[in-house]
Amino acid sequence: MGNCGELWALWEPRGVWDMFLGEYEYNIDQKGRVAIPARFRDEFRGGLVVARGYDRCIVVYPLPEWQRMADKITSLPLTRQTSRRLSRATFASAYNLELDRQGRVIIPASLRDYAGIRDSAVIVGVHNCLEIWDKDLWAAEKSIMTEQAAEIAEAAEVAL
Amino acid sequence: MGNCGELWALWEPRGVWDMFLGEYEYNIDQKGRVAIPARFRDEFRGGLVVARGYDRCIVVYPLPEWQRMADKITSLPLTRQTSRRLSRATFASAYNLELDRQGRVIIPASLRDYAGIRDSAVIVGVHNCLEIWDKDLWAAEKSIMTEQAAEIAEAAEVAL
DNA sequence: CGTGAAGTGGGGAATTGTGGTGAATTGTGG
DNA sequence: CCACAATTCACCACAATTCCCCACTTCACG
Repeated sequence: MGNCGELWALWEPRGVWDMFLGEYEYNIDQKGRVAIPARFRDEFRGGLVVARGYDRCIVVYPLPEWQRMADKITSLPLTRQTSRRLSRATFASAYNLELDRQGRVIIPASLRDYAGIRDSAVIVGVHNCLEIWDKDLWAAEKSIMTEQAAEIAEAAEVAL
Repeated sequence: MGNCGELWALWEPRGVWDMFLGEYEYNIDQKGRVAIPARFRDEFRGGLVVARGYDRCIVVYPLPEWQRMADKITSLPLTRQTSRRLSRATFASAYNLELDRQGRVIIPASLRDYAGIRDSAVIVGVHNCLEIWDKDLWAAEKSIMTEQAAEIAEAAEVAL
């Protein structure tokens, strides 16, 4: 999605307790429903937003987190075409959803298609949001990460 | 100490509570539980984070330590794919856990698989975190260290 | 030995994952 | 504008898993 400004800068650091962590596998039923990991459901009680991720996955934000991003994007100058395109790409692909009583959401078909998700998905915690991946695509992404994690970390000058 | 021998912790000076030192062997039961060495449990009361290590092991951090690393990573721009990958590799492999009343944690299956851990593990103190190794892999790693300690130190360009 | 702490295993209760059924809602054609 | 089919929604039910607590055994130390 090209270079879309300093969106990251507005994300306030999350505490360890409400950080999204881990990797969880779920089935998707014929209705397109997928369960959100039980330990995260409270964060999404008041609503959530799903949207296209920059990579081939679906991102899931709690409402407050999404609001912050939205505010940042709407504050960009609409005179620039890149701003307008970013705005479209962000909002047009996004859906405001709610958990059902079992803690599931219905993922819109367009997003499922984009992410290549059929009947089995992996939900991944990435600090301040969740990502939903097709099982195979996630395996591929993960193997890339495994190979390159050390180099990437070194390049980013971050030490674990 | 029975079959949970304390192998290397001979020189550990009392009163150095903020440093993890030593090498301890534990069994892992069918539920994937492993005991944290009793002397370190206080550091982990109130939570801990386990994650994939860069080598074939699991790393265990107290919350404050983990928070510091998370902050470094979230300060990177998510507009870059390498940053997103590092973020994923870090957070997706991590789990926020708590000790049960016996001082054990349940290691998620994905991490056990990654580290090749089945029914017996070695817990190693590495200054500001613990590492959990499969017994055999740890033996191999240790023999490498034993043989090449001098070269390794030199390659790391550290003067002791 | 007696006592306490640590390592290990197990069992019952609560939670979670998952599929389904009937009511409400939407869209479409007459 | 109405009727009817198709879809969506909200809730129910059950199997499987996970969680939490208790119990036993071994070892260290008086």
